[in-house]
Amino acid sequence: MQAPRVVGAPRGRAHRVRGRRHQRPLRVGHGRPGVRPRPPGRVARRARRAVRALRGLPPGDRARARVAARGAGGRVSRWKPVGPASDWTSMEERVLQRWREGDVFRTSVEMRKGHDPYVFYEGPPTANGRPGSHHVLSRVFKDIFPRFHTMRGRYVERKAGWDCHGLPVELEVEKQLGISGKPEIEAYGIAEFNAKCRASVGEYLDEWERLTERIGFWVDTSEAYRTMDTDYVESVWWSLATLHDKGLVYESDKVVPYCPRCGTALSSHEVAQGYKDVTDPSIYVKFPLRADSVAVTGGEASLLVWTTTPWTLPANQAAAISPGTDYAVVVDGDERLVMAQALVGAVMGEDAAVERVIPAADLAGAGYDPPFDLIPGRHQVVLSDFVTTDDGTGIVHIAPAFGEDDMRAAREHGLDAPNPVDRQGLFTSKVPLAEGQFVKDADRALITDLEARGRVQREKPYEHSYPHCWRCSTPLLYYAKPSWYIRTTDVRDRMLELNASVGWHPDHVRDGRFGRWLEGNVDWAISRERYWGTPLPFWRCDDCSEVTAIGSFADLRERAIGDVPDPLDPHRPYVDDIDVRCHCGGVAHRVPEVADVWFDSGAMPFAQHHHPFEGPDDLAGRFPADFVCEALDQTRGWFYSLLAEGTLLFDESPYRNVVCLGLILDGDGQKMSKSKGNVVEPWTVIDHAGADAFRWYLFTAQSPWESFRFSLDVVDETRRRFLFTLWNTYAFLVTYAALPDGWSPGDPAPPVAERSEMDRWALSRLDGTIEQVTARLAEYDPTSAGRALEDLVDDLSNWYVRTSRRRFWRSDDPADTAAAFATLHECLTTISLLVAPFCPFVADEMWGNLVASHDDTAPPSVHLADWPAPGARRDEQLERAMAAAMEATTLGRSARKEAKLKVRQPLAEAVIACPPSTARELEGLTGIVAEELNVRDVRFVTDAGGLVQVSLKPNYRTLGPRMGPNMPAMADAVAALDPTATVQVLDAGGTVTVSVNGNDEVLGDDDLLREVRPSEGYAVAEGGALAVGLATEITPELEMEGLARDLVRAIQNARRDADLKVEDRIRLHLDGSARIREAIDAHRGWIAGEVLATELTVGHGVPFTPLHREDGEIDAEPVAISLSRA
RNA sequence: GGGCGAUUAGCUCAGGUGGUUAGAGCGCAUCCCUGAUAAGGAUGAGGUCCCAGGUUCGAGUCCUGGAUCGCCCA
Repeated sequence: MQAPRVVGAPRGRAHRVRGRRHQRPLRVGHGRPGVRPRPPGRVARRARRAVRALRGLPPGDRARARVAARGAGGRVSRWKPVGPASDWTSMEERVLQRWREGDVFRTSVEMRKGHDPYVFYEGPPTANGRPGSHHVLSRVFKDIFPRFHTMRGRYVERKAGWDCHGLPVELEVEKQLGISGKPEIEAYGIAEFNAKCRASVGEYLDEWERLTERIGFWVDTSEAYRTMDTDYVESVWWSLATLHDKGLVYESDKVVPYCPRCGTALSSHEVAQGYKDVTDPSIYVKFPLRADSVAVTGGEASLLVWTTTPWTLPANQAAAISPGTDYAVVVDGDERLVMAQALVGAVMGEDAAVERVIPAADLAGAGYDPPFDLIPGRHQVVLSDFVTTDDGTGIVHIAPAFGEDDMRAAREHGLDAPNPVDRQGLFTSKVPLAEGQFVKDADRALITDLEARGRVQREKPYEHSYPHCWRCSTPLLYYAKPSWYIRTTDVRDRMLELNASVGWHPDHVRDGRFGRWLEGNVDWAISRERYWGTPLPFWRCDDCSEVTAIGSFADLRERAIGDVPDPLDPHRPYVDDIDVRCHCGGVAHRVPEVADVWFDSGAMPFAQHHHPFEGPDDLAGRFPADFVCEALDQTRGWFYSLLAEGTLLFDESPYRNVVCLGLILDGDGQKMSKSKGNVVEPWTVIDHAGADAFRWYLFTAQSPWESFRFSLDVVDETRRRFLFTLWNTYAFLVTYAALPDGWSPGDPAPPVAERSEMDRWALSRLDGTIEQVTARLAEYDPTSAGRALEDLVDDLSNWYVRTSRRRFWRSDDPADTAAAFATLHECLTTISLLVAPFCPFVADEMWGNLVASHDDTAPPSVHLADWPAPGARRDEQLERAMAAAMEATTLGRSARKEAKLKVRQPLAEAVIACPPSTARELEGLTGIVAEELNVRDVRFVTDAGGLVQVSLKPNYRTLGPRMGPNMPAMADAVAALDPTATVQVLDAGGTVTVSVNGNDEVLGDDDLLREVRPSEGYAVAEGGALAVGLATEITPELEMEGLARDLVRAIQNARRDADLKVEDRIRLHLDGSARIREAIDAHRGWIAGEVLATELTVGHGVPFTPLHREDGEIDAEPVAISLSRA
């Protein structure tokens, strides 16, 4: 960072900070699993160390630093020069370094110990892949609220967590090892395989932690929970055993979505993630009815059955029809086909000939020839409720092994559930023509065979969305197999009840997406026939089949037959080798399954603290969470598993507030994906724009749950608009405060009540913004909070600083200068506090330079400071008036533009036409307006006289409700009023009466809105309740003043070209045309003052040796400028 | 097929409880400033508020239906 040209800048100190950088290579936030709790004294020591590190000084150096910083004026300046905003990322890295050295995060948490806890749960990511931009999104939202509440005095523990188990990890290892599928894993060895999984979990941990730190996500990674840790697994066992002992766990043969590649069933929320649009062959198959049904159908006929899964046809056991529905016999060439009468048109065409109609009941029991005569079965028509006439033919082929409805129908009708498909999804020898083929691949061969036998009426490709494995994309099969279930349906109503009190953001998730999902809750299938997961703690007895659930390792040791290794790795295959003594005396073996990983993550509220093994109060102040936050897709994932486990185990929702986040899309609104190559890597954004800009964009771009159209450009724009504006304002203050006759915090300044309107307005806006930001953040709405801050910073920069600039260097009124400094300093200091949860880097940088370095008693970091409270400086009338002044200025500029009168040319007066009340409010602000518009005088016209034209409009807001349908007539009556006369009556406090549809209506001042505008002779612009007119005549005097202004501008340019410092005094010599010299004579004193000339001479011959000389033109007349340092 | 959400300027987005002339940033055009200067600012052009009905004195806002897009589910 380059030091600007500022006298008295404490350069030496900045260098010292830099010099210390690598002395203490602390790695806050790196995995140190063995760290023990610290003795209490260390907190205080750490705080002291933090102070030293943040001030950038060992204590003994302070005095020397002060001496070094002594400016020309002999005062102590502790200001650090502010570099250009373009050095943003290096600024962030220096702040990061200070945090590390000062252990600021830990200090910020521990200094609030004993205060009201604010509980945050980290939803654990899996660290076996690189973190992407969407992870930055969730991590910064997880950061902002804990920071906010910490500053508000809450004790906010933030324990990081990592999801370690599950298929994603296994898949990664399979890829690594070049193997695929369960047989190969088992051949490789479960112990070795799981060891690889364990190692793979942490593969990208470094990168995750590096990114986490760099984006300023404060979370304690040193004592992160990991779902594979022994303690964690033990807590999960406790929960599963508890549920088992409550009778909420059962095993059942159910048709489940099953991934043949992964060899495991998937839970409904996993299935939910894998729907894809695919085109499958769909066929209309003929099931010829047997001779015994000729009486019903009136001759030979076939059932017409529609299926999109031809591969299930070999397992056909029955054909189901809808009870109470009429079926039709339709002639199709030389064949007769049976289908639901309602569907004949859709299937066969509108002109199909219906030969006969048969009630469903008459058709029931009819026998037919199965599509493949490979597997024995009943092959009869059965009635079943689930059959509809929405699509297909109204006749459904039943393969009980492959469908939930099929299985239910099979149970009702006592059918078998033969399954000719093995666990890998391959046909067994029961289906010779497709033996060894994957079922989906066998469709073609099966259809060909059916066609050869004349069984296919028609084939058409069918596009539909079909579930696929969310990890490996294999199409799922619905498959009957034994699985372990948790009876969540028992607590469904309770979950709904608890959900109703959760603060969802956006709130429609509560009753919409999530609520409706809960209403349709089904029991949770928690078993997975896999390897790397929490082993189900269930042991089944060889003799009595009873299941024993083990809820702790102590329990396991007690009941184990033989020795249990110490330490125990509670994973497969080690726990598989341990047998347990059953109550009946028999030997029990562990069931082979592991738990759904969603059960792991849903257990984190208690498992991260090793509940209940750490004592009776191990969850005190840690359950439930005040706040969790994840992407919207977690409604059926983590949000559900948390709620289900919380309800089942504690009868409480584990979270009080949820913030849902949207998808990150690319700049064109496309999903980011590696294959499209449109992924924006987080490091690209950070290296280019910095973490603050990244964060600010994510917080303020739009509602968090909307999709983000994300690109480097939008972050950059955000940065320019907000962060650079803030930085420039901050740099402005520091630059002038650090001047020799500048200012320091604590210097005496007039009390607020005695400061100018401008100051009081800025502080009023500040108070209003404090209120707003606080309220919005408390309601989990960083977007509105951030926008309020943007408005404030914009007002400060583009109105306050813009109009107050010269107060900061003019020394003719020291009290006013001090007031300006004090006001801007207060604003920026408070903004650094308000911005701290959003953009922690710039906030801390500002705080350090604005507060900490001047006040040894202040917190050394903004993140150790308290959240600001408004200071009763709100003045809404002043804010209204200032808004009107801004409006008047805008209108005046517009009028100037229209009249082609440049701002540098002074004009005699501006006339503001407005209602009297506005004029009264604006009165104190005319100086500002006059200066902005460069007019000598600002005058108000409110009377309806020669200068002003008034028009009246009805106030719909007051008159509308009163008049109702008579409102149009009222509008006409108002239009018919004489505006001038009416306004005179109203201004005298009177009322006017108009007749509307025969009724007299009394109108007061509030009922009529005035529009006033100056008439004749002015350049006018109007808008809202104001109109501004400018006197357009340029007198010779004004012309001279305009020339003088031009001269000053030219001299300032010359100063710059001569490389002078802003505060350098000069000797100045001017020469030019007679008109120019006239202007100089008329404004000599003013010009000299403006350009800091101690000496001003005019004419031929420069009386000193010029340092710099410039010839130019003003208004097409020559001018020569010579100057040197005084 | 069902649920939820979205649709406002060329682009990205704001627009409590219905109320006078619908806003901002970017981009564009025309300029200004030169003591925030490797910055800053102004003015202007640009909108059938997705469509069609309805409620109302009055609809971007409320209701009904539809279209398109996204997410989720069958």
